[in-house]
Amino acid sequence: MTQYKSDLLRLLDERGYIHQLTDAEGLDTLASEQVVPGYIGFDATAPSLHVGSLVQIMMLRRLQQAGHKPVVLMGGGTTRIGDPTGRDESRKMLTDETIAANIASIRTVFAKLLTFGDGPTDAIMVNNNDWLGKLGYIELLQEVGTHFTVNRMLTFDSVKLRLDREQPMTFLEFNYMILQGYDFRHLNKHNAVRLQMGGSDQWGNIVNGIELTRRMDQREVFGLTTPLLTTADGKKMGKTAAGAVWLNEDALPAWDFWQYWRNADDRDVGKFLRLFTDLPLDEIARLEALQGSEINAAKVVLANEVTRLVRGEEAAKAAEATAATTFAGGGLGADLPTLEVAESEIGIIDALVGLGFAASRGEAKRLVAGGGARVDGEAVSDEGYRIQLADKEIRVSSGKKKHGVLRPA
RNA sequence: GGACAGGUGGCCGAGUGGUUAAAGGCAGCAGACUGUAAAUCUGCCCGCGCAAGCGUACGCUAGUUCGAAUCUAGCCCUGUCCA
Repeated sequence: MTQYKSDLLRLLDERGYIHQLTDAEGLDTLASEQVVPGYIGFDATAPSLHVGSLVQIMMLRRLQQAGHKPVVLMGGGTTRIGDPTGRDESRKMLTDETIAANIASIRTVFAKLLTFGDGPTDAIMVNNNDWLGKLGYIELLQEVGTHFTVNRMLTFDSVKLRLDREQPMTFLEFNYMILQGYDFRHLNKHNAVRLQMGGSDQWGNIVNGIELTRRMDQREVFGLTTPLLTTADGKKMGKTAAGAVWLNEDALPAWDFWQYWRNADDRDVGKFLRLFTDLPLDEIARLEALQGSEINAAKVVLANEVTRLVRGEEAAKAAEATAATTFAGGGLGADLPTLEVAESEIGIIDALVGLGFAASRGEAKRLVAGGGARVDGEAVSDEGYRIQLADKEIRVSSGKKKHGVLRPA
């Protein structure tokens, strides 16, 4: 690997954030000489970002750690269009109120990981609706449209994918890359932003912004992308059967968030520690080197650290404690899902559904029939089984990992 | 506007009148093995019901038929080519 002279690129490089750079030398020089404001764009399609966006958020954190200025761009305007990148289907339209509410909710996570303020290296959050919303159509076509050729736009992966798969792409979405390019140019002009970062799928969009800025203002700006993050078994980060691993507490309980990291694939532990925690590299190297079942200790550290950063110290401690009593001790942890039971007894099927371990009664029955249901550690094979509460808490499990508590009301 | 092709379960994809709640694959859940890992093997995988069974489902709506995902008509949507 190249020997970088700037703290920024050294930091990003050694922790595994760099996939592609538009001009490594130029950026390296710039970052070693001055504070570089850099931005990453985020969608506002949901009230919470998920783990898939955490690499980007952490990269902004690294930017700040290296003495530069993170700019969080919320795509309030572009969300109204829908990024076609990597998608077969057009997005549904969101109302302005929904988008505004989403942005407010997403902001809470950034507040935990970045230091916001007015200082030179304090983070700021901007919303591209502020400038894109004011842009007139003719004005846009005239100013920006002349710098894009359709010939070139058609060669972009985001467009080609749709065409190859014979999926529709609306004109609306086709314009996304233009607006995103315009964002970079705008941020450069008004906030002195010099760098855009993003996932590797954003390379085309980033390059567009760089070229647009050069053509319109003759200013040089830089782009950097992260590797596409997949888990070792080839899945996208942040997706589980139960749905996305959301960063916001109200979208996913801290316990489940902690469990996501605790259950990481062995092969991913080192990579995740580097990307998602602030632990020093030599410490990570030590943890990563653990063999066999000892690697579980590293996974606990990973889960603790990430949960602490994203959800706070308390949440991390509570989750770790719950894991210790639940898995090691066979007891009950405070974080486990709980079902209040008013009666003195409850059927196993109702208990499983009530705890959210089965989506329907039929599913719960199949679980019991398959031998996956346990009450206080004992397998229950009779779907008519009644659990007697008798004033104490009962532990109900689905499989080996999902545990819940029945509590007399 | 015209011609042609197409719209099937979370996804991909078979299925051209009954034996189809719909092959197969992926994803998922559970069991075994383990380390709350991976890989592998096994079972499950629309809803309600103990069950027989009932309900719902193959773009939408009407129809033909004892019977339709399968046939007919109209409509909606998509792609390709033509205007």
